[in-house]
Amino acid sequence: MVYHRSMTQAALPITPPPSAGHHLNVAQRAAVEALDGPVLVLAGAGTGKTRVLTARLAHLLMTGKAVPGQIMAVTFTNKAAAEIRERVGALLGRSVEGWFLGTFHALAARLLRPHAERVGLKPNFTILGTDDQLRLIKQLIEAENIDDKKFPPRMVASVIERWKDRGLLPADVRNDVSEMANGKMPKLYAQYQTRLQELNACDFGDLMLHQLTLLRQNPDVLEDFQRRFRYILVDEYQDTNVAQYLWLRLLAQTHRNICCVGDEDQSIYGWRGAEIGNILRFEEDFPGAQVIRLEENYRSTAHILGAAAHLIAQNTMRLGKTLWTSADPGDKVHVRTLWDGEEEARWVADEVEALQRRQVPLNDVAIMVRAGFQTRQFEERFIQLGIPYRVLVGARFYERAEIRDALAYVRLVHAPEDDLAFERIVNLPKRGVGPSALQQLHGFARQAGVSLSEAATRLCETDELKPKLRSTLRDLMQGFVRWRELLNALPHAEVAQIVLDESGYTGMWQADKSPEAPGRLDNLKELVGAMAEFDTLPAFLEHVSLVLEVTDTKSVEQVSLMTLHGAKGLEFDYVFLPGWEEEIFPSRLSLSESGTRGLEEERRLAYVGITRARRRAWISHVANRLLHGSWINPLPSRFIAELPAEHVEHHSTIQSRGSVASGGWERAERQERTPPLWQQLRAGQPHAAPPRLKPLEIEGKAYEVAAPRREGKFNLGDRVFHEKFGTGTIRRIDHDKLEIAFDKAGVKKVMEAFVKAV
DNA sequence: GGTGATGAATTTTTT
DNA sequence: ATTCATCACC
Repeated sequence: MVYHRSMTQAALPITPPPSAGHHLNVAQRAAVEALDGPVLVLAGAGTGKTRVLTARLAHLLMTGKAVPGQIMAVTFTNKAAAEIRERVGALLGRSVEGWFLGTFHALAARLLRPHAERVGLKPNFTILGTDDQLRLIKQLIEAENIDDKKFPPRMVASVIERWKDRGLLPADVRNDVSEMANGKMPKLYAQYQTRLQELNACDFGDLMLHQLTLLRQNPDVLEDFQRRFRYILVDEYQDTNVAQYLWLRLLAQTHRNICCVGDEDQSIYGWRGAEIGNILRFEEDFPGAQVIRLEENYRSTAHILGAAAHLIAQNTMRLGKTLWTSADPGDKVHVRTLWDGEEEARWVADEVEALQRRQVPLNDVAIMVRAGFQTRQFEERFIQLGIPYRVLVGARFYERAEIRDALAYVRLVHAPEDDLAFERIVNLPKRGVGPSALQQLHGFARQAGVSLSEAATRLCETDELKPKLRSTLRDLMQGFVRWRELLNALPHAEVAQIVLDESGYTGMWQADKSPEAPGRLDNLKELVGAMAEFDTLPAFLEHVSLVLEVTDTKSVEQVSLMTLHGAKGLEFDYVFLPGWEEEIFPSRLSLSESGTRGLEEERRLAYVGITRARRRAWISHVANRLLHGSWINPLPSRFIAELPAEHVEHHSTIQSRGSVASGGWERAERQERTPPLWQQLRAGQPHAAPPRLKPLEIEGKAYEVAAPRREGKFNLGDRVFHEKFGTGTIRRIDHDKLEIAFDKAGVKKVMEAFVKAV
């Protein structure tokens, strides 16, 4: 890399960056060298964002513009932070210490601890995971006598989370008179915050929220932070929420050296509070900002890029970039129409095998779906054919029950006053400490103003408890006392193992005969192993609350299956994008959102999907989809129609199904006076949401809302044959869609083209 | 207060 | 299909 030559410490070894082989282009160089003042780097997909980001940090350090302690670099995931750490280290030939590189949450926690008292917490506050959070909320809901069926904890939690995302404190939402939970949401929120404070705990959202409170109410701290962070770098800026944006703005006010890197076209987390407006408004928020566009793409072929660019150009909420490449045009994006999901899975698997025969490593192949449930049919097919695969983003390690349980034990050893941990494990394994016993403990604890542990210990010294319960609790509490002492004598990982064994928790899983049990025991081992890698127990606990443990990355050759969300930031030579059908992708829920916001986010998702592909992308949709147990005839996704003809190649396997055909799909198309909607869409004409004509039920008999406009080949009551469902009788006709009562398969909706008269 | 029938809803996920 | 809530009924 060019600027290595300007390095002053010539003695440092120069390690080439991972993607060495070309120099920084003009825009990249500008982004690296524009150190002062606000800078927005609009980094299109595959334009070398991480290269720029790391080069910029290295440049900052090498030019002596800042010492590590003056640099803040914020990311969203630990993975991104780790990659930056590693690559900057490689550029400099040494690892950087003492800078503020990490996720929003990790940095917020780190900067909050020393000042925790100012927001009503002790410096050793715990960071709650989702399950603790939900348990807490559930308790509050019950206490409020709100029907937790109508207002499940999950829903309440998400309302509170969205408020926190927007930087709103309970006082700010007091007057929120939405009908949610009988208007009790603001009250619940306030109570939740109070409980957290009592527990000396905070949730993820609080980390940002407390930062805002801290900085707003303590000018001395604000000034300290503002002065300290001479250079601020933000990754994935399009994903920031309002609270994060406000925090950054506060921090950047003195030096105004803030560089935000992002891509509005890849903003796909609006549903969890990300505010695309942040990136769109950057120039207003930071007057005099430089905007640098990275538009040269080094990842994909020209056809892939052309398809993606044309698609995303149809969004209105964007600043606009035009990706280009000097690479070969490559293959056009393939769009394929298939009969049903099964055939789609077969076809994908066949293509994968074809790639395999061409010596393509399976690690270079990925299948990206809109929603998790869509991976199943591909998994089934891969299993059948023995194609190795992995599903990215399963249940995350740290969220698994056994891990949370074990952590609760460890937390309770570490901090006896951790009531949430106490509740979780007091009857796990079953010890006969049921709800009534717990209630008794709660009552005493509240009255005496002590923790549940303390309450249990004290109650055991009285005759308040039933003898059996008393001896159980006494044993347990004495166990914790002993384990705590052990902590002084043994490494914490060993203590943890002892705790799990002696408490009977390990035994519980050993006795469990279910097929998952061995895996859970393995996970526990892994957890203890992970603990050993930390110097102190608190350090480990902070780690598990903020860092997800990704225990995969086996180097085995496998096809990757993932959701489009999970695919962001990844790239593969060959990418399959199945299930491009209306109501599935774009998803029904996003379509039901008012305005174009939801739809544009879906379109960005489509854009993300296509731009993951380096060499080739396949998009597919089916004519018949088994969704939630019934067959539907989805229309092709509108995004297919939005692809530019010159970069796309359409195929349909349907007409090739000779036996079905007898003219089949092809003839149905020819005969249509007006082409089917999906054909119109494909032609790129303006379109409205596809009208779905629903037959009216009048006195139990079906009538057409819109009279059949053409004489179809069939009439009501005709007997027909369908290759998949067998023979049946036509019950209803809606244009070219028939509802048929099959003799064996029940009532199904099918396309006219796929049945023939008996 | 339990039981069974009926109807409605079913994404995306890091910290 | 499956889950989950609601409602009528016992």
